[in-house]
This record gives sequence, C-alpha cells and structure tokens, in this order.
Amino acid sequence: MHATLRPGDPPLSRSVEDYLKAIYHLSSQGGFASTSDIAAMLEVAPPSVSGMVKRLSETGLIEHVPYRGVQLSPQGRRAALRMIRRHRILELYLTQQLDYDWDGVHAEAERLEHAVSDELIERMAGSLGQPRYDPHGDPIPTAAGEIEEADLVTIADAAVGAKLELRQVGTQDSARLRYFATQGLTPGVLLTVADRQPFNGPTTIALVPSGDRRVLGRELARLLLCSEVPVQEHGHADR
Amino acid sequence: MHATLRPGDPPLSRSVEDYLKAIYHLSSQGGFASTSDIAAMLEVAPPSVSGMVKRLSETGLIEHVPYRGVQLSPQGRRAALRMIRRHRILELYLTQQLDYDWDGVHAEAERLEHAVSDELIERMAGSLGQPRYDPHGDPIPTAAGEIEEADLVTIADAAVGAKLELRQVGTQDSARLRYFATQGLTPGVLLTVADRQPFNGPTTIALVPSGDRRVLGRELARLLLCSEVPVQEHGHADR
DNA sequence: TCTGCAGATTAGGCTAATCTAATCTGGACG
DNA sequence: CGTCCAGATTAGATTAGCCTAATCTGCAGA
Ligand SMILES: [Mn+2]
Ligand SMILES: [Mn+2]
Ligand SMILES: [Mn+2]
Ligand SMILES: [Mn+2]
Repeated sequence: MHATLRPGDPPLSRSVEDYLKAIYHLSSQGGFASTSDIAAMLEVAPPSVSGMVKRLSETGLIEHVPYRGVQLSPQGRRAALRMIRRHRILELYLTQQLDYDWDGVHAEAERLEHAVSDELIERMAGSLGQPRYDPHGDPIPTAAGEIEEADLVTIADAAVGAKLELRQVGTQDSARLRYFATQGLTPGVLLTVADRQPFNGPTTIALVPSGDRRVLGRELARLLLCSEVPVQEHGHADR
Repeated sequence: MHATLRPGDPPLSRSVEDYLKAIYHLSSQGGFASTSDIAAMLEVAPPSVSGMVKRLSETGLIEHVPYRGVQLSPQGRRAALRMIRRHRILELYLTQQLDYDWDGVHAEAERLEHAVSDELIERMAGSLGQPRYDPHGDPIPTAAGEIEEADLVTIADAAVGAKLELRQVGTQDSARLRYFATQGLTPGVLLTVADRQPFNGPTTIALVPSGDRRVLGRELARLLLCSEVPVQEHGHADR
C-alpha cells in the first residue's frame, strides 16, 4: 500500500537507471552528488550529466541545486534501491547457481539489471532463500525498498588489537577481488588487527582461527569493511 | 576458426538484433521478408523499417531489393541464429530452473536475449546439459551457428490415420499455450489422426497411449507441428 | 495498354543520449 | 576586496530509432 512506483509510469531507460544508482552511491554518505563525480562514475562527459540532470529533475527523480549537485527524491531513491536489489540478487544468483567467480559478476549484473522483470528477480531471490547479502557482502535491499545500514570500519582505520569480522569488500575491480580471494579475505572471515605502521603504512592482520598473517597496504586495507566483534571467550556474536 | 562475428565489431543494438531475428523468421520459408511483414512483427510503422533496412544493408547484414524485400547476408544470418540460440536457451532455463510456465518465458527472453553475455548463455546451456530444443520444441542453434531443419506436418495437414509425434508448438501466445497445456498437447506427445471434417473443419486426434480424444479447429491444428511415426508394433522410433 | 492501389519509400520532425567547444560562477586565496 | 580557476553549465552538433504525411512504383485487372 506504500506509494512506490506506479505501474502506469513509463519505464525508466537504461541510462536513467544507471544515473540513479550512481547518484545513490555518491550521495549515500554526504549530501550531494557532484556533476563531475557522476560523470567519472558513469564514464561520460560532464555536459552529458548536466543534460541528464535537467531531465531527471523535471521528472521529479532528483533535486538539483545548480553548481552544488544533486540528491535523490524519495521517488528516485526508491527506483535506485530497486536497481540495487536487482543488481545484488543477480550477482548472488550467478555465483551460487551458475558458478561465476565473485570478480566476474558485476559486469554481467550491470547489463542484466535493466532487462530482468520483477517476477524473475523474485524467483531468483526465492531460489536463493531470500538472501540478505550479495557475494561482496553488500546488503540487498528488500522488495519494499529497505536497506540495512551497518556502520563498519575499514581495516585501515580499525584500532590495533581489535577483533573484527570482515563484512564487505568495497570494490568491483576484478584484479583486487581475485587477490582478496587468494588471501582468504572474503565476507564472514574473522581476524584481529596485529599491527599498523605509521605514516599511512601497512596494516598486519591475523586470521582467526588459523592465525595466518596478511600485510595490507592502505589502498587495499581501506576496501575491507568490518564490524567489531566483542572480544570474549566462548561468547556468541549477536548476528 | 570459422569466420563468425569478429570481437572487434561494434555490438549490435537491441533494435538491430530484433530486426535480424524477425527477418530470419520471415524469410526462413520463402525468399524475401517484406517491409510490412517486418513492421507487423516488430510493431513499428513501415517507414521505420525502411529506415532500418537502409542502415542494415549499409553495414552488410542484409540484402535489400527495393520494393521486393530483404534477405539476411551470411553475416546477418549468423547474428540472427546467435540471438535465436540465446532466446531459446533462456526460455528453457527459465522453465527448467526457475519454474516458469511455457507461456511466460517468451516475453522475458525477448528482453534478456540482448543483455546476456555469451559466457552466461554457455553456462546456462551447460547446466541444462547442452539442450537441443526449447520448451516449445523449437530447435536450439548450436554455438557454431547450425540449426536443425526438420520437416514437419501440421495436424491440420496430416493424413487421417497417420501416427504422429508432436514436436513443436508454433505460437508464443499465452492463452493458446495454456490451452494446449491443459489438453496435454506438449512436445513429445504421441497421437493419431482420427478424423477431419471437410471445408476446413476440425481435426480429431487420439492421444497415444491413453486414447483420449481432442477436437481441434483449424486455427489451433495449424500450430501443432508433428513428425510422422512409422506405424509398427514393438518398434523403436529412430530418434 | 492503361489505371488504380497496396505496399514501399522519401520527406520532415521528434526525443534520448551522447559529444566538443565556449561560457559562466562560486569560493579559495592573495 | 578582487582575481582566478576548477568545476558546472550552455551552445551547438551528431546518431539511432521512431513517428506521420506525402510521394512513388510494381503489378493486377479492366
Ligand atoms: Mn547498469
Ligand atoms: Mn556486489
Ligand atoms: Mn528481443
Ligand atoms: Mn520458444
């Protein structure tokens, strides 16, 4: 009964859908997404963004403050979350049911997300058991448009000595994803922060329970998003 | 090593892919596909077809004889068969793995066929066991671009007394497909032609082995494509 | 052979989405 | 307080696809 996208509305184009997703990602932390950031994310020229921004604000999907940036309207946010749900369910389906590696699914989902029906997405979600996270640990929005907001720390920021659970891998870059996989750094892994060198130096972590160590430069450490695990013997994590 | 589509070529647009498929289907029997038949099949206006025909013949995908029609070039035929392979594998995958009914898969495949990668299609084909027929009995072209050409008779044309195997259902119309399903008329079924009334009257068939009878008007009888089964006791059909 | 017309094409126009080149502007900084 | 410039926007062009209205043409029938 909530006022989602009316079925009568003309469907959004592939471009529009990708713009809305980009704006969602860029404005999820701070307030506004800038023209040049959108342009960089979508690999188009800045004037193309200005043109699209005009159309999107005319149709009420975004708010535009000239020379400052854009934000999603409630309607635009719903549309963006719908695309993100599709994208993440597709990624998970490809890895779980069709034996894709986690570094290959993004490109495929990027195209399919625009072509699948809601029906197909819900069937996939059903056959996956209504999953909550995609292969990279990103939360899957519900069909109703809710998304989990976890506050996570990167391994680059976590305190030395902290015990962490790796939750999300914040990149779609194939080479980096493959490297993380070889290092056993995938969502769900437990670890402790053993050391950090000064002046933006590398962080050393120890995997739990194996105790294996990994040394991560700042670039990679910033991509690994973790939740803190209370350090208590024989305790149960509450998730 | 066969001279298929070079990877360097710019990818074909969704429209172009649908035009090539339409031309393939329309010219598969006779020689030329007419402008108005293409327009009807794609639900566009005839001048839109004339415009596309010009572009397609400039890029060498079709041959155009003005005021007569178009035919696929070898390159266009390869592209069309590639799309048909995608379409039919998608249809089968949706029915087999995601519990779609055979009357719902066409619309979904019509969009997805343009968005999937070759990689994904081959993974689906692999998980289906390299299938040869789609849910409607239509042959699936090979990845190399070969397609089975069976010569089939419609139930409207078959001789009274003939023993037949139902092979293909020549429609994508949901209502008709659902009706056929309720009547047990799906590919693989054996039947004999029991009677045909004159003046384009209905054909009565008997299902084998149940003996159940069905009476089919000419419109529906023409949609059911069959191969003849040699009438011999205890014999094995050679397929 | 001539005529008419169904079907094909051309003419002209529109929208979405992109680009490059030119211009504008908000805010940082001297 | 004024300048400057990175970043944003406007101006103008292009391409693919689609449309309607006007025109053309092959061929069937008189
Ligand atoms: Mn996309
Ligand atoms: Mn992901
Ligand atoms: Mn299609
Ligand atoms: Mn089919």
